[in-house]
Amino acid sequence: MARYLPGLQTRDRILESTTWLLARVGLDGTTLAAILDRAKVRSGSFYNLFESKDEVILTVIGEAINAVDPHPDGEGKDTVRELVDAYIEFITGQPTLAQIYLQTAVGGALNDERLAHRFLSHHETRLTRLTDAIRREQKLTKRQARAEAELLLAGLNGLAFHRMLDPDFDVAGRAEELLARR
Amino acid sequence: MARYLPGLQTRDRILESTTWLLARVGLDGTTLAAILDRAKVRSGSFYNLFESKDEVILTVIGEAINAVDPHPDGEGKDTVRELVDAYIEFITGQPTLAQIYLQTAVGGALNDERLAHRFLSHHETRLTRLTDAIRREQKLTKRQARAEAELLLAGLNGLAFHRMLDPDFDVAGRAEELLARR
DNA sequence: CTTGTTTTTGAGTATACGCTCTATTTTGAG
DNA sequence: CTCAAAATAGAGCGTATACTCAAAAACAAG
Repeated sequence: MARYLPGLQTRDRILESTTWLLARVGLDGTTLAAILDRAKVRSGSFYNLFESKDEVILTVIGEAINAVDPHPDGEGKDTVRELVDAYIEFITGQPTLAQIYLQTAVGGALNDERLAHRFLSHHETRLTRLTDAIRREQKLTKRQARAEAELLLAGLNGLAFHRMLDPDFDVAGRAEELLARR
Repeated sequence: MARYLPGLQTRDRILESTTWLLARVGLDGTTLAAILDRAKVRSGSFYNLFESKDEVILTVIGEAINAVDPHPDGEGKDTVRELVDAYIEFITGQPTLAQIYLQTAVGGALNDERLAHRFLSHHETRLTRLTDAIRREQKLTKRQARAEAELLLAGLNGLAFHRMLDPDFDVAGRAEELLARR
């Protein structure tokens, strides 16, 4: 494992390279050779730092999944507004990771057991947080709030989806309308 | 090219096999060997019917894209309800194709120029059809109706997206709420 | 049955991929 | 400065993949 500075720097370059490739050419195009080439690293160094190519990819996707969360530690405190804003910020501010996030969800790498489980549990967490936030602001049954949360989250995901097709799409503006209709 | 019956049947088996694989194991897992195995065909026969592996895949994805449209010929006649119902029917009735559709949109095969263009133009068509339908039912400026259509479509895509994660998700029910809020 | 066409077979080819291994250089604590 | 640990280079390996091709079998019209 990396302990000296050069190793850590190399590790970073590899992660950056992989992130870039995943977003640009997809899982398929993210070959080891491409990663190495872009990171200016030879295979020997790579395998001194990572177990496998899969490990890097899963690491990057894992980061993408986590990046969706505003403040993973603070629970039971966030407002609906905060949660929504955090997600919008993620979509517009980190489009690269957002794309990987969506790709993963839609089947890109859900064949990987570990990742699939991680993704689903993350999704569930997000849903319950949103549900709780809604209940704190409105008097609704748990069931109603949950339905509300699902609808809102679906709307947001749809906006992110639309942005994939049209980079100029006004996600924030549409999200505002989405919130206004609740 | 296929001219006798056996050839046509083989062609169908290959398309079915590819469709199944794309939905189950994704683009990555849809190898030629897997296609051949499932279709009970040897490589020679395959290349007697198709130019390449890519051709089959693009054919299948193309079918998925077309399948989203309710009645591609009838233009300027459909109602918002019809368009929405058709899409919901597509999502719930043909989940296999729906998944491929979403995968394609989110980047699965958008590296392919032809397919990317086809997908975008299809998306645009769908959006303007929905926009027109809205204007026929409500007095809105073109701009407003377009925004309305984008929001509605995003919502529907979000529901489809959610269904990928949770197969039991009540798409139709939530879509109803979506429509009720307009 | 004959004959030209279509379909099928499956061994074989080229290539790209992930990964290993050994030798060499670099690093930094004592 | 010394030296063990860490980092790097890069040739090379095994495998999986998409695809080819020549020959054989199945097909259908006359």
